[in-house]
Amino acid sequence: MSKIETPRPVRGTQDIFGADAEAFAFVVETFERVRKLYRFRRIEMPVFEKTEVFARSLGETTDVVAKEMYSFLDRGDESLTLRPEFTAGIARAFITDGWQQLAPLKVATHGPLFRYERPQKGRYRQFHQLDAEVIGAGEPQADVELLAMADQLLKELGVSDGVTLQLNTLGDGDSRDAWRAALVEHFAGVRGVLSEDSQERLEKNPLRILDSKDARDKVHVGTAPMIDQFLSSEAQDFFGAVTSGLDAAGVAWTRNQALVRGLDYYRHTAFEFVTDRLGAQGTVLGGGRYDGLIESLGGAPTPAVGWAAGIERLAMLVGDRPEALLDAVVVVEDDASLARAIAVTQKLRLAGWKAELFASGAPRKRFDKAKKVASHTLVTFPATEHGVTMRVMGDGGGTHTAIENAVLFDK
RNA sequence: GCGAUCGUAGCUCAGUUGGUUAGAGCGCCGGUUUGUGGUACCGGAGGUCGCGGGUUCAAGACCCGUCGAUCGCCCCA
Repeated sequence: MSKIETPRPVRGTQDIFGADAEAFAFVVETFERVRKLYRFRRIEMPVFEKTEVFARSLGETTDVVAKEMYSFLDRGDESLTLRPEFTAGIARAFITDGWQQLAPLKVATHGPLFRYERPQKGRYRQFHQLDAEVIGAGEPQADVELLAMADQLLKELGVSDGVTLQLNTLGDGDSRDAWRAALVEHFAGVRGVLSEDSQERLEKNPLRILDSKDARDKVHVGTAPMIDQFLSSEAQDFFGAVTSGLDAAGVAWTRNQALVRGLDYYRHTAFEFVTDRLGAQGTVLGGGRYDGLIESLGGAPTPAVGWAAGIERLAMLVGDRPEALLDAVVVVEDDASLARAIAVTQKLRLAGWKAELFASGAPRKRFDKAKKVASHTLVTFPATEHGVTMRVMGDGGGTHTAIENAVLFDK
């Protein structure tokens, strides 16, 4: 017989189990609870879309589109792509499903996303995000509410210590274009002394030079023109309304004039919740306003704001979460008691208690195995001079008493 | 795409300047223990040391290649 080669997992995918899986679930459950407090309505979205949905909305020259998409031809020779982010698909649905009539619409979802990247700490090829969007709302109040929800989420996850909200504005389209031109002029003047990466960025994405980590660039970032010089008065008013709204809501923030977003569709508000506890991947939640996106997909001009948060990154900040303490462990050491044990276990579960039955493997080992499981009570069927009886051991607490009454006295 | 570090049992790891038959804990299997609990006891199975080549009397250890993982750059959640 030839040896069977076990297929290896795909690079950048993860099999999540135990404490990690509990932390992951805690993040999702907390998000589901908090989004309801703000009446963000749950949506379910397809995991793949026609490639143009992403190619057109993210910007052809962005890394995500240029080299990170999982695209393939289906049997009808149509180019499809596993979603690298949520926003573009939601914008498409807003147009194709007639959600305009529901505007302003607050929606939330979560699930897997796919990017062909080199995996490292807090970064995977299949990763998972929480996502929240407000579509059809042009007022700064929408930005404020969205950020307030993000802030509350992080607090309820218990990870807000050491996480700061960095806030910037990219202005409206005209402001952004003027700023961009000024930046190109500024950096082109010192082109020769910039890092190789930044010389490239000068062509592709000059805004990105602002948050370069290279010392050669940082010197010239300090003297670069800032967005504030180019903001129209409307854009200034808008940003002012966002910041004063955040202050009113009690959401702490700091201005980061170098904060830009990687994707083309962002306008006005841009923000990131950042931590220094995750190595190179400091951004835990990021987003901003994308007023031009829906129009670029062929819809009516529609203002919108949104954010996404990495579930894995949040789960790492949350840390280990213990698996739930059981209410009862039922152990059968003599198979003659098996039917009785099944009945008792099922009765406990139907009554809403978390219970596990140990009735397999070597009978003599079962008790020790069952003992090791964290539980309020342990139910056994020892043989006595009165025949086989049922015994409930426990921690003496309320659950113990209640289970004892239910199981022994049928109360 | 680029760089650094690391690959020893199912898992976490030890293994000295290269030197007999490669170890531990946990887990698994068998036996003892019939226990009002969160490490009881004894025994056993399980490894072509990631893979391929090279150096050497001798390689888990050194060299080259390759695959994989981790962390970083780019980019991003």
